[in-house]
Amino acid sequence: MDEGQNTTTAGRIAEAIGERIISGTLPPDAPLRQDHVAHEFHSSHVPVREAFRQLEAQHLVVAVPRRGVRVAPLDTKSVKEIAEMRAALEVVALRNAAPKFTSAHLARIEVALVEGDNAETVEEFEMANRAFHHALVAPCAMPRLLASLDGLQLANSRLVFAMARNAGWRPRPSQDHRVILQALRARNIEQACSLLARHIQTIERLALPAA
Amino acid sequence: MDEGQNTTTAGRIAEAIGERIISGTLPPDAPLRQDHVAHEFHSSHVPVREAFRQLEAQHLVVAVPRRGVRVAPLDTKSVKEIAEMRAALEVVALRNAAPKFTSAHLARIEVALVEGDNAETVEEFEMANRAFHHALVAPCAMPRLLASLDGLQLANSRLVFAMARNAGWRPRPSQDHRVILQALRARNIEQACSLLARHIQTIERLALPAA
DNA sequence: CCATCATAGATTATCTATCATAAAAACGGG
DNA sequence: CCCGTTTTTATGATAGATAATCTATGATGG
Repeated sequence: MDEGQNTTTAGRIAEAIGERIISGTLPPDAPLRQDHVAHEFHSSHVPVREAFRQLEAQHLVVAVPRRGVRVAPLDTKSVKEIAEMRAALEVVALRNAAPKFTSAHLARIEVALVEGDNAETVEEFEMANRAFHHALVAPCAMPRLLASLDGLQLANSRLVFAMARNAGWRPRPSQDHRVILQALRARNIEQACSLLARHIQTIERLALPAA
Repeated sequence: MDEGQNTTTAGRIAEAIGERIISGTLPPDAPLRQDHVAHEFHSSHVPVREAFRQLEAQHLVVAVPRRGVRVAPLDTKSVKEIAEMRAALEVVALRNAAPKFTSAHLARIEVALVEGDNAETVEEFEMANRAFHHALVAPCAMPRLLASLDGLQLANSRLVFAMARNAGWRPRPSQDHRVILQALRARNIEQACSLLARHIQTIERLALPAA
């Protein structure tokens, strides 16, 4: 699930800070001072700066020259944006992945599905959700597309955690995932694609109930 | 057109190296040694490392830990991948941008169109092509989507320049662009979107003639 | 004799530590 | 409320240390 980029200290720092941003431990707009981070991770400021660049590329922080970086803001407009991008790209990925599906792939999708149904906490649910969507698209073997989707998934998780903190969260079975899997088992790729697109846009509507 | 990130040394280095990669001055798989780059830009290795991270995020170089970075390879599979991603995302962007079009926007699109028709070199044509597509999507006001499209445009330019070097290039008027503009003037957004998607996939077919 | 493996040296990425500079923020009179 | 000073902090330079990789040479075994 993780890329194992933790071989270098910069990667390790980026991973740790990124996790804090996604989980909400670091709130939006919080400033990140490089000397403080360097001291915390027992390193110098050079790898910290590299980690900041990585996080900037993931849109998890925003950097303004000569003023350092701060946690990226979390506004409702980006919810819609991320949902639309995810819907468009995941459909492309699924269309390319579905013809390659083996029964092992479908089994892995189902595992993620039931893990999501059995989730007790938001964290467990989000992990299973990420696994489900990842299993859907991974066989497409398009590295750049998968990297983009990874970044969008991360941003989406951040939104989910923020909403859960604000509005509470209770486990609910994801019927959407189940019907997508059914369509895939029936080899009805186009139906699965349109179900997937609608599913992703549904998450957006869940985030902005009154809009 | 450029974001003016050249306020910092790392940004300046990343911009310069990126331009060389896109233009083909730096061939695929060429190694980039940080001390060499630092010496060339009269800087230390610290901003060079940051620049490498930026280029890595743009998929212009690939970094392997403890072995430095090299120019990203250029294979035919990524041509298809980039075209599919661009087609999907530009359609989303255009669908959000088109309702906001003013006559000034349409005029800017037409300027880029005729500049493409009058282009004498690949470089001129590519610059006009980028301007055309950018003008199409910019009014959507979705920063993350626009950043993604910028990166895909860059990768696409790199492919265009590589093909031009291999197979020659001669100016040709882009009828595709004209009919897209016509559909937009007629406020037929859905037609413009499907024309745009087909246009982008056409570029892919142009890159892989026999496939 | 050739192939495979091992070891030594050179190269280079990575990181630390310290310092210098400059820009922005904070503060404090007028 | 504005202007200058101080403090903080990002940015970058430099020197050096460590470790991983690459290269090349030599040894061992078939």
